[in-house]
Amino acid sequence: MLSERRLQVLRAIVQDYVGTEEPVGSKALTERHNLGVSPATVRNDMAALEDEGFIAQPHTSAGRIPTDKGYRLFVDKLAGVKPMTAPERRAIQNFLEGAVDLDDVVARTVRLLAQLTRQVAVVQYPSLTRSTVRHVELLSLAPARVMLVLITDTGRVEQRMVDCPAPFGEASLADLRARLNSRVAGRRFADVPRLVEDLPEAFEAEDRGTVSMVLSTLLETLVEENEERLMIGGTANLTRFGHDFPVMIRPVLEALEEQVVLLKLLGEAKDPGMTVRIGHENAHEGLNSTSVVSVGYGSGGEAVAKLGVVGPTRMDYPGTMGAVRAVARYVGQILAES
Amino acid sequence: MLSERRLQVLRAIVQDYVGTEEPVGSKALTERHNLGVSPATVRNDMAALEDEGFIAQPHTSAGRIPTDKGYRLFVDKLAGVKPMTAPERRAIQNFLEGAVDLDDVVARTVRLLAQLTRQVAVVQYPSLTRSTVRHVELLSLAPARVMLVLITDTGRVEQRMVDCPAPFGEASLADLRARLNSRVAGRRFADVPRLVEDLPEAFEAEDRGTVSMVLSTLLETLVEENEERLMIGGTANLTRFGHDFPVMIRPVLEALEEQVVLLKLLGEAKDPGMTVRIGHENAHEGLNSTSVVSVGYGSGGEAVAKLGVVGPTRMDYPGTMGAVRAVARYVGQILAES
DNA sequence: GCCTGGCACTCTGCGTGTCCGAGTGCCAGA
DNA sequence: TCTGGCACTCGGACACGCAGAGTGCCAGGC
Repeated sequence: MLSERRLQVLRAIVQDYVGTEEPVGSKALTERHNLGVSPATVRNDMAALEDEGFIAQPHTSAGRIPTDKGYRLFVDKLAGVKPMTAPERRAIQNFLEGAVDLDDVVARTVRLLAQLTRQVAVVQYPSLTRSTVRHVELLSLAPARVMLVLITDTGRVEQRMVDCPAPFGEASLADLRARLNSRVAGRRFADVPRLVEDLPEAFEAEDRGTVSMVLSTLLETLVEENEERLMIGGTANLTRFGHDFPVMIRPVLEALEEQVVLLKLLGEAKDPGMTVRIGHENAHEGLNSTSVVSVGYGSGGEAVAKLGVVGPTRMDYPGTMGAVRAVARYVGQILAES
Repeated sequence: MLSERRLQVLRAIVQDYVGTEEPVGSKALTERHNLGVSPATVRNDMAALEDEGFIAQPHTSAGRIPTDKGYRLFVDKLAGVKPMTAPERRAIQNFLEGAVDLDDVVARTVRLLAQLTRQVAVVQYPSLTRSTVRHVELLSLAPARVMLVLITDTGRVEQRMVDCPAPFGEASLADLRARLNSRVAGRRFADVPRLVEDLPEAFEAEDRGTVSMVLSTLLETLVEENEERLMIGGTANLTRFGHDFPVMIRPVLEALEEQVVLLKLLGEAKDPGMTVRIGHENAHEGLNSTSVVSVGYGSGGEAVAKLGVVGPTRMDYPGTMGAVRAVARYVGQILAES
């Protein structure tokens, strides 16, 4: 195992490199952090750290820079989460409280997160799966065409068209609407399939086909996680990526345009708490030189969606993690209130 | 006025510069385009063009590059719109026809436009103002809380909460829903205010307040152009901007994040046909080194929204204009069909 | 009057060579 | 185990020179 001092050296290297963006040498290290030892000693430690794969040098006779593995150790063992200051927290809260609807909450969250972390922010819309149904509405647009509108407790609205196998009268529609709502209003999505299972049996044979179709459309809507939307912002911060940035930035921009990739990215983080994926830990290779810090957020105690930031592996992890955590917390509060 | 040959020289300069991204000199010009005159003559013409402000040289003894004014002349007088080839048109049509709903149409359009032009694509959602109402639905969520859902002929759905001044019975709600739809279904948004004007009078005094409030919420929704959404894509194409690109790209990314800026950008183009705004012609200074090609599109003959692309002033105008026009046309068709 | 070829001039970009400094590895000694 | 010293390496900065591309201008020809 690495000695305490070597860990300190690693921490110092990460901190300096994040600050200066330049490979850090032994002399500079001893000057900026009082480690109590000489540069030569630090050099030995560095050699050990390099053997272990925590740091690397771009070329001989340059300083060292942390590897993905080095950042990983830093995040896991050496750095805490830097909490936001009280004024910052108040500012976050004020800013988010100004939101008028769900879209606005998400938009403001993205903006805020991008500004706080000076990185690219990604916020997933509150997911359907954990939410509860507020109301289901059925509209007859044509004799054999019904529009299904689902309203969730988070204020999200989803609509779907249903082409009925047979004409469906207004009376039957009203009946179905009433029965449906009495069963599912206020219930969790997960419980809905069970609750509506036997519903077609209550209708005349001629209407059952349509009822089943409406129900299956509803269930589809409920489980259709693919359709989850998200919002990103702060892409201008990519320009702070580094000097070799033209070549780095392109795959990142491309990845960010693929909602699928981003959803996967957030989805992969299984930990209900905060997750940090560093460099090559990201499955998508366009993001191999970026780190992703993500966390779940939700209106109750439970997470209904995720949010996070994407930035260069050389990022201020404690600060970023602090900001992400704080924003998630306050968004959760806002959602719970509304 | 400039002689015919000088215009030819300008055209040749624009074409070469767009192709090579490098300042173009007199000798190269005569070699690549058979102008029928010697480099020396071209030099004289170039000097004249420079006096008039159509071209400029980055530094002495470099070739010339077109100025914004030069591009303007090129677009107005020297270049046509390059039509898409038949296979390209078929591909566009096929791609757009796969769309399943309005969101998907817009998403596909953005993708397509970005790919065709290899630039940043911006597509505004079909605007409410020109559309017609398909259906208005009212849901009672609580005794004094009504949800208003507006469905347009373009498939767009808008919902609003209405807090009623007094409890509003289901019967009254159904009555209002029926009266409202019989009056406005299938009508243009612009006509709606006139059509519902006297509606409160048909109700009991105790309900009038609520009815008025529902109606005014509806009218608000109709006119609320601010809320117009848009979608952008192809930002990865910004990396093709040029060599000095790190400094150019940042303000562009920033501008693209501001929906307001983009809406203004599209809105400014008053011409119902295609509009090209070159470099400093764009009001927003972050976009001073970009050109914007935009055009209206719509389901009927009339434009309901705009779409366009943003790219470096050094862009292939004829090709870009052709692609933008073709995409707008086919999106219009798709919207008309659905 | 316009076009042309020629000439001198001016830049930029690139390749070479040199030098300096930061940083390293290693070793002997405390 | 830490430290100071020493030789070594390499990249970045700078100067220089050269080639190439481009220009402006001028005198001569059609």
